[in-house]
Amino acid sequence: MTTPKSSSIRTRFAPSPTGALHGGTIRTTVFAWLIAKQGQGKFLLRIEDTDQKREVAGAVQNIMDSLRWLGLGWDEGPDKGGEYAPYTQSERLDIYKQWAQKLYESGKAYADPYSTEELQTLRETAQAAKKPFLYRDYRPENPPAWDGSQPLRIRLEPKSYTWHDGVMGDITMGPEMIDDFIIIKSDGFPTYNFCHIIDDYLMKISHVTRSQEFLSSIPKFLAAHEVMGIPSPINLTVPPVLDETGKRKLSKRLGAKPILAYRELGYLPSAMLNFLATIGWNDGTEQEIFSIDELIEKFKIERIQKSGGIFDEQRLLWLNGAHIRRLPLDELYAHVGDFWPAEANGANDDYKKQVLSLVHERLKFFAELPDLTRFFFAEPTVQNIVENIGANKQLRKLDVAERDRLMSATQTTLADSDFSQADLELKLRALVDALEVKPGVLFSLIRVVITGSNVAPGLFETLATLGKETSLKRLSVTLAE
RNA sequence: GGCCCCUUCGUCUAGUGGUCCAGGACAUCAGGUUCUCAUCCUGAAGAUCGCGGGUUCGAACCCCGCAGGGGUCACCA
Repeated sequence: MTTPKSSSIRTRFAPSPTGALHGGTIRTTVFAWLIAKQGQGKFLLRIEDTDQKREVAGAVQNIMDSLRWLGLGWDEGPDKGGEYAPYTQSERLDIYKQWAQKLYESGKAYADPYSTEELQTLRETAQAAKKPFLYRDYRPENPPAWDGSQPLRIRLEPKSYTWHDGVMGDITMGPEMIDDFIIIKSDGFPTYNFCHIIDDYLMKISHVTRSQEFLSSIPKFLAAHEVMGIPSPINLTVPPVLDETGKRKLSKRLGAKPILAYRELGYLPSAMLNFLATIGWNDGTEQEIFSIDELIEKFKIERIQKSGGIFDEQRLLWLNGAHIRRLPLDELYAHVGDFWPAEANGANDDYKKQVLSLVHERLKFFAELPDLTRFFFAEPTVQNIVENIGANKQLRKLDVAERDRLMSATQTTLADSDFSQADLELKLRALVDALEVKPGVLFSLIRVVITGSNVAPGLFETLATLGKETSLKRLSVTLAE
């Protein structure tokens, strides 16, 4: 037994440009990408744009942007070419035509004389009788010459097929699954069913990952390979990704977010990848958090689940927080990019980094950053302070005199501080004792006054970061009642 | 309706005949650390392993049947 050369592994993502990519589609792609990376093979991007009616402007761009964001780079594709270029099907029409012509001339394909309406009637009749519709039951005995205005169908032998699916295992389907499908439409364009077979063959694809809705089409593909005299790649049927209800496949129509929406919210690609890869796959250990390299190293086709899994935003959120916490500060800072509040414009990098370090472990996604850090860049409003005092159980009980006493004592004390974290802590803890208040009261009061919020990073870090001048200025605020 | 796939805590899952009256993680709840939040730690609750038969000394794991869910039966992919 010879081990296949690792370089013979070639997988592909072959989307049709009909809209924005969402999690369901990408998960199948993640698996394909991992298989290629792990086997040191190649990952291809091929655009399947043979249905001009459904094409959506900008979809190709969205597809590429989505893949790039996630780091799912491709070795060959429409934008970068490759040995088997072109990688856009609409630019390969001649190839499909040649194959179709050859099949037609050898009698393996024939022109379909029925009108759309006639077919529709036949289909409805079958459906009314609760029977599957099979075109071959109505196959014309003497099909007309193919002049290009009729659809061209491939003639398939109805028989039973048994094959091994890398995920689903051994599958057998009967002759009722085999039917003469259209390979060239009456508009002259080839169908997916036809050209993906040709392209996968010509582009030497070794493993085809497909989502579950294609499973019952595989016998037809197998039969077509036979008729065309070419070998079939390894089929991997990946289980569906379900929406929150757990009843339906994730789909754009039913509200699935485009994957790039998560970039807009400030999710990390590594967390998204971790999340997607672990819907329907795990490595058999109790590990939950995987880096990209770990995914590549540990992924195993045999451990892909057969059952569908829900796209659980809750888990994604947790995973994202976990990935953020694992990131060194400098890397996190680079990822955060423009998610800072507008008030941070003009602030220097060192200051922003310091602020970031204070919210590092409480950040779940970057879109939270403005609310978490705004007060580091802008003075809180008096209204904010007053409202938050009112919302704080301990502080709203304080009468104005007591509040003033605590505030002025704080100002006096901090005027003497060098504003190092250690000194701030030392002085403020001493002040708590001197004033005979609970730390929770004094610290909460200071927090609200300098941040305008009841929720903020640790008080000493916050004060040290804001610095002496800013802090003292904020502490001198007059709170109108 | 035919065919195919699926079915373990709410969710993602571990589990391939005994170590499982089922383990982990998310979410939930409680407690601890603590100046708030978050992190972190501890704990609780949560699954008669879809149901019914069978095989076996013994079944979540094997066999049969059933039910439920999903997919498919396009000149869409």
